[in-house]
Amino acid sequence: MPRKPVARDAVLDAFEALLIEVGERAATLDAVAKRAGVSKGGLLYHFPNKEALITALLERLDLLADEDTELMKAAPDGSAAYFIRSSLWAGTPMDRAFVAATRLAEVAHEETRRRFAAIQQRWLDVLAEDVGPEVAKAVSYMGDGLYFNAMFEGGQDDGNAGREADVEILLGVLERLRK
Amino acid sequence: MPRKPVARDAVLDAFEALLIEVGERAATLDAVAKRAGVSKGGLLYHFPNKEALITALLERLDLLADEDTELMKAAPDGSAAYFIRSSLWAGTPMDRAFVAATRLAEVAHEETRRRFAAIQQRWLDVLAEDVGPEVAKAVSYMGDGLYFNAMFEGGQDDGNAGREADVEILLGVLERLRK
DNA sequence: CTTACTGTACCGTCCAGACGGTATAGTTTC
DNA sequence: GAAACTATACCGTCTGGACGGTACAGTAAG
Repeated sequence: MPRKPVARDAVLDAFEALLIEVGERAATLDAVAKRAGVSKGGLLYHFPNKEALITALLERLDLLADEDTELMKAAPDGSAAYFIRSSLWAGTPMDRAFVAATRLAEVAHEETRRRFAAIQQRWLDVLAEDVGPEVAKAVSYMGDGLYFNAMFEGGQDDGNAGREADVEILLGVLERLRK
Repeated sequence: MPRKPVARDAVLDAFEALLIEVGERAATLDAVAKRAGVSKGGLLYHFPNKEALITALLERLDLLADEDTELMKAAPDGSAAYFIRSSLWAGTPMDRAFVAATRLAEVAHEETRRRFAAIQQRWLDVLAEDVGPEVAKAVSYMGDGLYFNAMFEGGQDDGNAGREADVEILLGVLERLRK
């Protein structure tokens, strides 16, 4: 067998990282190739065009979201608490894929929007089983709010110090709503 | 004095509209000029470069945010209820400026991020006076979540039908937290 | 011999910004 | 009060650079 396509994942990771750190505008093919330590020709060997790069990222997101939903369902202290905690930027593969995709949605990318809506709905369904439909909505929006803020910080960890305390506060509020 | 600069406001409005509807990427100088019914030269007469356009938009946002904060403080059913209601996309000047600026933050625009942080903090302070610091955080994140979703819909009104019901649900949850 | 690349050269398009020109309203000078 | 001038408010065109994508020749590993 020939050698393995090591570049493919490197390119996808680089694309993700650039989307998070500098936004869609600056995530050019040249920049992605450079960051991945791959030639532009090599990049285009795996992804014939930019759309293919986006598609691959969205597929990665879907996969991670599915895994995350399973973890959420199985969370010992309830899916709502898990959801709030996991909405904090922790640099997990899921966080990265999510925020990176957010950047694409901002550029009015229809397919990306559809995927987000679908993922949100799945989460909402799981949350409703835990805390009922009303509180589920509240929790869902709080989670979106946390992501909204993570988006701004561009994947830096320093903004996180205060945010962790916020998560504890939100969990406290959730407890009050459970009763 | 010579004739009035009617084009200036038209250009800013057009820039805002394009940011909301098609994102930063497509809000080019040419597109803005065309939408504003102004020549590109005329646009650049008022705003020497794109950065100047952004600066003007952020100043507009600051102004509207100040006005909004005053309204929030004076709201009869409390600032928290006002905040949740006003976080729904209603196409107000404030909504438009906010979501438009959101698009810029996605492009990793530092100044925009700073402004957002400042506005958020002001809101949070007012909310805390109404419902205390913990619930204020929860309300603040819910509002961010609503904006996060409005951002995706790109300023279309049709996504709003379901959202209005969500606001009522969130207000209900808020009532439970007030007790 | 195939797969997985590197590297370079190139093309069409788009975009920010520069620039030269024009129309018009107010201001000064006689 | 009319001509001369000035400043403002634009218009239309051009250019240089970046970006997405193509093409293709070569190389190295399995």
